[in-house]
Amino acid sequence: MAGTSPRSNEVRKQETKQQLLYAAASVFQRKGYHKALVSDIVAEAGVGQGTFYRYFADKREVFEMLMDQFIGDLLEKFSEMSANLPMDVSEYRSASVRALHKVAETADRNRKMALLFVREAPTIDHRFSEKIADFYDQFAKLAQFYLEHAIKNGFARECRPEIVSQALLGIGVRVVDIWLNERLSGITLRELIEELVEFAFRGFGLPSQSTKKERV
Amino acid sequence: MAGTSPRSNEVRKQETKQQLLYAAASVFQRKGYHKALVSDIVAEAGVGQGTFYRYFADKREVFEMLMDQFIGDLLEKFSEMSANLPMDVSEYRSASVRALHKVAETADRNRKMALLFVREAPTIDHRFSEKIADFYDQFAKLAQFYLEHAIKNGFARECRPEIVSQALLGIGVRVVDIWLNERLSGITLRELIEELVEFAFRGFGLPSQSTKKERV
Amino acid sequence: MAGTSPRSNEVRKQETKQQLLYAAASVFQRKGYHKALVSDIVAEAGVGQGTFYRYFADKREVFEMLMDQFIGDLLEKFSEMSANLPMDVSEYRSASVRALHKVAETADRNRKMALLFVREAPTIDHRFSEKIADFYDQFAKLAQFYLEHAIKNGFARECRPEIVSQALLGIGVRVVDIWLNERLSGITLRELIEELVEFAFRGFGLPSQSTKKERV
Amino acid sequence: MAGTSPRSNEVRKQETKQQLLYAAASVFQRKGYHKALVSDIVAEAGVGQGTFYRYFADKREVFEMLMDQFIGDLLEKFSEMSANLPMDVSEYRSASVRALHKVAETADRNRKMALLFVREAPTIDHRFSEKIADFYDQFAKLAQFYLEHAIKNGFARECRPEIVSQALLGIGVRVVDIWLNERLSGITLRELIEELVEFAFRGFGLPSQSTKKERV
DNA sequence: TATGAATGAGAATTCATTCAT
DNA sequence: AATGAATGAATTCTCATTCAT
Repeated sequence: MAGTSPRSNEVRKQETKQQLLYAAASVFQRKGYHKALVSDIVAEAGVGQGTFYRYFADKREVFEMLMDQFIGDLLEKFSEMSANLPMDVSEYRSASVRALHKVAETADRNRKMALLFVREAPTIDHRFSEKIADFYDQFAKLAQFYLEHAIKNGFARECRPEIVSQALLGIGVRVVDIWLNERLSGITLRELIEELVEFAFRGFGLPSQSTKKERV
Repeated sequence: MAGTSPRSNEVRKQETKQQLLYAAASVFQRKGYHKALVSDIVAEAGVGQGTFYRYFADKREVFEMLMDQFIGDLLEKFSEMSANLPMDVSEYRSASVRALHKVAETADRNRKMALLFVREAPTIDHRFSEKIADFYDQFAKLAQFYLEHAIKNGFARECRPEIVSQALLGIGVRVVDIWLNERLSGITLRELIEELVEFAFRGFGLPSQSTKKERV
Repeated sequence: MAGTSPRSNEVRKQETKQQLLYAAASVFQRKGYHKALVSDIVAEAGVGQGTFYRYFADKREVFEMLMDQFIGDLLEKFSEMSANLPMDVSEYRSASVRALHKVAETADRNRKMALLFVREAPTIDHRFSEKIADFYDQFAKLAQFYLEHAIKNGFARECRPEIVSQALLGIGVRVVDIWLNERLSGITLRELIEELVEFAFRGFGLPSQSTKKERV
Repeated sequence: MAGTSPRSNEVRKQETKQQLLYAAASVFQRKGYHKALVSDIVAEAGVGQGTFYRYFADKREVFEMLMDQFIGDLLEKFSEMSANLPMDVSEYRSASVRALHKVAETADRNRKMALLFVREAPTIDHRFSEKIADFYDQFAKLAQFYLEHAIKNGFARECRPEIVSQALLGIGVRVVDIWLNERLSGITLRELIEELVEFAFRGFGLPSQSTKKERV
């Protein structure tokens, strides 16, 4: 009857879709993927049950959209780091500290979303576990790129960057995990990061003693 | 006097329960917790639907039993390590290598079970995610214990063991992950471990250069 | 603006619910509560299995709704009797006859429902047996109220109304029972009621003879 | 091996059957017929699941045996009353009081069994509801027999005994019901029975006033 | 286009009954 | 004869998806 302009119609559709995405994110965070019901999502979005299926094929698809969006945002945030590379050891070090702070802050800001994807995605199907693995790989690649740059410029010792970068990723993942789950009480984020960067540069061995088996 | 010999009955029961546990493990590995059906499990075990419920209250319970068993076995394997502690740096180093080999082998042997628990457990309910977190904590504690021993005996530099042990755990988890998922092609387990132990002892920084902290 | 007219939707819902209630009543009457299946009810209502659960939590709840409705209707029918109380003995007598007729007619019209509730309810759970007991109590209270009125106005002899009213209720229940089960052949309802009212007023003893109590 | 004599074998069988009957009675009383499980019964009897089926075809049969036994015992108790009939009004009255006491005591002693059968039997199947109806009829017949005797001998006024006896049965049933369910607080059994016998003989009407419609 | 009532396939669970020992 | 482990038919209940309005 009331002929709404085609433009505002398009706008409204996008709004509805956004509402559904927000609602889905909220429900997934609260109940987890497997226990989340389509009826929960539409209730939270304040739209009808059928409306959901105008925008998404099923629960899986809405989860995938959220995840793609989240991963895209995250990687974008870190891609800029490749732009200006550190020029000496101390720059390298402070860049590392900054990077970890950034990861922690980002994780903190998207706390529940991060946990959601890291936890739930691998249990949905193979496609999603691949996606998460790819996501980790991208970070590993980024770390490897930095490490190679450092070695080439003499800021880091000779090592196998494809392995050490995985170790660095492992440290990063673990830190985010304990940070998000608040399992390390009495330690500030600053302390945590300082200590970890120290560890990454020096290990825990004694600096004077050579520890390389072959050398001994 | 009357009835079946109680012994053979008890044996039969244990056999049936084992069949069900094996079948459940197999189905969980194949389909994941959420898609696994009780009917899949009984079909695989070759017993009737009702038999399942003589032994387990529901799918959740059989998963929990498998998980408890698995975690118990695993921790037992590593608890013996606390018995004879390394006496010098080289012993410490080779003990680390041996430990990682052991982890990798154990993980390899129980490949799918490990993946299953680490992946699925956190998505079932709070109880399970606590269980997994505790499991990680136990390993972190073990690492911390070793590290403290090393510091006290002068094999390792002064550091905050509660943080560094988490980093070591992160490295371990990551290694197991990529090893199980075969995402690091062209590298032998031996190489991987050697490189990681080297990294843990020395970091990736240049040995001659002192680190920021000490400069300040 | 958008969507189905809310009115017609509401109407449709009420219709579906009524269909289910009718079907449930019919199935309960035919098979009894314990043998009635939800699948019987939906089959009789001509709706899908899931539809049942949109309106009722389970079989128990639909039974309770039917019972509450029935008891409510019944008590309402008799509550009006309290309005104009009889002014003399003959009015009192004819009011009693009318009341019994009303009970019998109501029971007759709702024959199977009455039997259903009186029979099945006490065997479902404590809540239902309480409900039936309360229902009886309400009728006993009504009888007691009348009896006290009669005593106060000199239409009835001095007696303990809380006991005699229970006796009257017992007579009423028994009459309904045999009437519904057609166990008293060759007797009209009119005869039955006349005789019972006569009995209630006079007992079966000889009018001239005084009773034991008064002799002593 | 140990050749027990065939006699003691027979005895043991009877003992087992009795244990099962006792257990069944106990379980039925506690949970009601419909919620009672065969597994409850065998657990309470302390015998194996299969043993139940050596003695009874199913749950229904064990219930029927208990019920037949109970009704048989009960009717036997009252059948002796037919032997010496009262010779005058006062004997008749005291016999009535004694009879009601007997009913109340018997009901009290077999409290739960009585409730069980009266409640559950009508909801099992037609056969059982017939049985309960017959049981009531037998009591009605007994009452009618007494009443006819009283009329013939001039202890009671002319009336239709087949109707009045049903009223008396109704009073009896109601009394047992409220007595068993303790819904009449502050009244002793003696008072209750005195009042009811008084009511049965005199009704609640005024003795002087004639209440018979036809007479007015 | 949006709605939400209706659907029914599918999953969990129970428990009377059987039968090998 | 007694046992109790095993059975699976039968039932309840859930929830993603459809579709008439």
